[in-house]
Amino acid sequence: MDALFKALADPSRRTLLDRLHLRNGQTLKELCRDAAMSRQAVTKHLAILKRADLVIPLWRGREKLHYLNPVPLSLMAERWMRKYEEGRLRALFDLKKALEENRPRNL
Amino acid sequence: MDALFKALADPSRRTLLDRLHLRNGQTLKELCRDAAMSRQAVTKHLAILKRADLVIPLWRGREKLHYLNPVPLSLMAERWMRKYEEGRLRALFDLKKALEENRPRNL
DNA sequence: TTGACATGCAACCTTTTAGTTGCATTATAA
DNA sequence: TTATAATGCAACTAAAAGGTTGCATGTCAA
Repeated sequence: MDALFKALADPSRRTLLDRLHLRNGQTLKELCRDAAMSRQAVTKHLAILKRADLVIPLWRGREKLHYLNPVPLSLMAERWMRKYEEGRLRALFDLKKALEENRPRNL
Repeated sequence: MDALFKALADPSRRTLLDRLHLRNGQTLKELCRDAAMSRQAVTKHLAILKRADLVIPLWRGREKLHYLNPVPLSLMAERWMRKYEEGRLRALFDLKKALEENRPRNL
């Protein structure tokens, strides 16, 4: 789970995910075409996305096609975010009550 | 949105969120009690969580109570993850098809 | 078979991040 | 009003992250 959060922390990597979401199965070359950084930088980002299991590479001859794997994001939503979603109204109520009760000196 | 992903990237900060989820409105001192790091380290983490709007501090006298703000996580689920959720089956299908079509040399 | 193309690997640099220690500030309680 | 308790601020260190350049490897196509 940590690898997943770490992978999502970088905007370049989120952009790579977006590109694959627009067109799945792209090669490294294609992903580099408008990436504003060197091929090796993209390679490293893809390696981090792969470690987080967000991207699955498939070799086809001398090309490496990169496919999006949506499963980790689903698991994150289910297992991690759901917990906070359930306590959502409660948290907002706590905050509201604290604001009213003690007239704190500021935010 | 970037501040949010960055804030969630660190396990210590996710632990702090968990603690606040268990008991909302804790002081810095309380959050330090079993944090395995110095008070200043916790302070910095809380500052980053505040920048991401995940935690809202309220002064009560010389104590600073920290409250969870569930809104950013909801927005993240709605605006960011939903996009990938919609393409989920499609992505899995792309991957399956690519696996069958070309008999790639490995994963 | 050989040249070119797509990718991998490794060393290196710079910036950011996570953490520390030390001192300053503010508010409550005696 | 003054000592103490809770927190803030600043400088510093070590490690990790993001990026680069150069060279090696493997595969297709002529």
